[in-house]
Amino acid sequence: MPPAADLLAWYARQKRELPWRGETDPYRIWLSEVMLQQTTVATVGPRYARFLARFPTVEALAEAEWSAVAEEWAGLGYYARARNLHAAAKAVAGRGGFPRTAAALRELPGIGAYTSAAVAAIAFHEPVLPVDGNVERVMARLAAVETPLPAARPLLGRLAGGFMADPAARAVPGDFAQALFDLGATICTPRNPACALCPWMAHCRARKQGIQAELPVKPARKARPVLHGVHFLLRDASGAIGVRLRPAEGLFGGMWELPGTPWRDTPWSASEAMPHAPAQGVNWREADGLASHALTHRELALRLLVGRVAALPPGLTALGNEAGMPTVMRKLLALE
DNA sequence: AACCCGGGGTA
DNA sequence: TACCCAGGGTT
Repeated sequence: MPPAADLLAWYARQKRELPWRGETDPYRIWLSEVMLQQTTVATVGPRYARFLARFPTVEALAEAEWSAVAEEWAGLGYYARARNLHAAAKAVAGRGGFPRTAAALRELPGIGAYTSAAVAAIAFHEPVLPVDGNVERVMARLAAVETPLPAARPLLGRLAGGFMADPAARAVPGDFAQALFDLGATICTPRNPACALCPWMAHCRARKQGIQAELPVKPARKARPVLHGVHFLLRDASGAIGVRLRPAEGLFGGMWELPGTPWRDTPWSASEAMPHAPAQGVNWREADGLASHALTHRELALRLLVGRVAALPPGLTALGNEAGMPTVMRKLLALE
C-alpha cells in the first residue's frame, strides 16, 4: 500500500480551492456533500452559496416551507435529495444538532454509506474513508482490479479502508479523503490519466501493466427509451402560469410542472391529448418544436400547447417565477 | 443485483 | 453520441 504521507504532501501543494473547503460547520459540510452527489463541482459552486444565503443554518432549513426548498433546488436534479435534505434538517434541529459519528449520521434520510463517512471524516475527524467514484477509480488502478463494477465495490471499499491503518491518514481523515477526491479529479481521471504527475505512480499496478486507462471496468449502459407527452401552458389575465405539484415520490417528485398527459412510449395525437387539458373551451395553439430532455434511464420528447383564460381553473396554482421549475419544464416554456 | 432518479460538461 | 460526476433508496 502506498504511503498516505505522499498523497497528503501532494494535496498540500495541489489541492483545489473550493467553496466548502475549510468549513467546519457540519451543516455546511453536509450540504456540500449532498449537493455533490452525482453532481459536478462546477455546477454546485454557485448553487451552494445561494442555498446557504437563503438557509444559513440547519434550523432555518428545518423551519422552511417545502415550496421554498423545492424552488431553491430546482435545476439541480435528483429531487429526492431535496426532500431528504429537508426531512433530515427537521430531524437534526429536533434533536439539537448533528449526530457525530458515521453510524449515527447514516440513520438520517438521504445520508448513505458515502455521505455519512464524508461528514464524519471532514466535520468530526472520525477515521473513516468515504468511497466515491474517484476513490473507486484510484483503488481499482492502484491494485489493478479488473473485476467489473459494481461487483468490485466491496473489494475497492476494503482497499480504501485499509488506508485508515496508516497513521498519517488517520491523523487527518478529512484531508486524506479530499486528497483522494482531488487526485481522482485532476490526475487519476477517467480518461487520459496524468500518471507522470501522480504522487503514487511508482506504486500503481495498473500503470505498471499499462492498463490504467481501462480501469475500472464498467458495464455497458442500456439504451434509453423515449417517452412522449403533451403539456399545456395556460396563462391568466395577469400573465401568471398555471402549474401543479407532482406527486412526492418518483420522477421530479414534489416539483412544479405544467399540466399535461402522462408520459408514454408512443406519441400522442391531438384528440388523445385534449382530455388532459386543464381547461375546456380554450383556443390552444401548438408551439413550434419539441422539448427534448435526456435523463439517466429515459429520454423525454414533450410538445407544448399554449392557451389563455381570464382566470386559472381550480386545481392549478399561479406561478409567477419559472425559475422554481425543473429544467425540463423550463425547456418546455422556452418553446412558447 | 437491478433499477430508479436530473442535469450539465466534455471528448 | 457516450461517459462521467464527492450516491441514495427501493424492490
